[in-house]
Amino acid sequence: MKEVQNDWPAGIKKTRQRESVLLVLEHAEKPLSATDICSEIEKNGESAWLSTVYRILELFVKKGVVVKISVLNSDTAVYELNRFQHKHYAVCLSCRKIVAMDNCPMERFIPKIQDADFHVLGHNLELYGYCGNCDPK
Amino acid sequence: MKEVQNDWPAGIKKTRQRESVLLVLEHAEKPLSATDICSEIEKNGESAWLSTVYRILELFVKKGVVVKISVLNSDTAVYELNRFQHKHYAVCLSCRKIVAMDNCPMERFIPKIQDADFHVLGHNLELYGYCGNCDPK
DNA sequence: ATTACTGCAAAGCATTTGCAGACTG
DNA sequence: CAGTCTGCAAATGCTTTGCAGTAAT
Repeated sequence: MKEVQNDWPAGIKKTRQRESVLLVLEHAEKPLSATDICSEIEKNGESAWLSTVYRILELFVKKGVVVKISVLNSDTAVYELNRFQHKHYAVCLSCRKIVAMDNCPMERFIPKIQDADFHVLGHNLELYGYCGNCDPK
Repeated sequence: MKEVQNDWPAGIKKTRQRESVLLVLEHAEKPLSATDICSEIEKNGESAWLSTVYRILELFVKKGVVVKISVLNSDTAVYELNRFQHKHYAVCLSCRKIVAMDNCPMERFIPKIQDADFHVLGHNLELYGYCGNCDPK
């Protein structure tokens, strides 16, 4: 079992459950829901109550360690490690897979969007369509 | 009381509750939640059960009469009449006001985003920041 | 030892569903 | 009249909260 002893995020008390959550997120290959994270923790032979996982995620988000992603037309939030890149996601309409898009087409546009009535601080762009497996064409 | 007798959307059976919902949306100056719509209906001296409003909204969305908007970090969906314009919304971080942005900076970019692994059909862009009233600067 | 964290149970909230009676065309 | 729609109640699913015991520094 891999460890997360090193590079533990500053300002966060280390507990067994928090280590479990971080470990799962470090090895996740896609954003996970709180429930997913719970299951993964159990697969690793550990345990953490769902409400605890929510509390840990909330803390991690506040500390900037984790990013919370809300997908349109889904009532389940997913989380992933904050890799400090500006990212956007594409959601497959068929299998609901979430694909990260590394480059942001908005970046150079934001200045133009500034409006007398609204001070834009950030944005969230979500694409939808079909992933390679599901594309009907 | 204003009427919605004229231009009733095709293919939708007219009922008292559906007229109430449409009337409210026609006079709304911002996107409304199902609960908001219920309250407005009551203010108009009519009534409609919340679950009925949800069913009506679902129908209207399916028929293209209404657009459903999900805002990040809010667990409440809001609805507005489909005015057949491509729109994006800016959400105020302070007062949660939703401001519509009429022009879409993405339009000419979508073709470039197409990816071998993902066939993009549409997008949803949400801006956040502060509205005129709340901007701390 | 003190303070923060977790397990657990229960509550909250938006939304959905089942069903019988009411309404529409 | 036949089929659809609505009121109502209850369920659902995600997320949050309260509290008492447990663990971390």
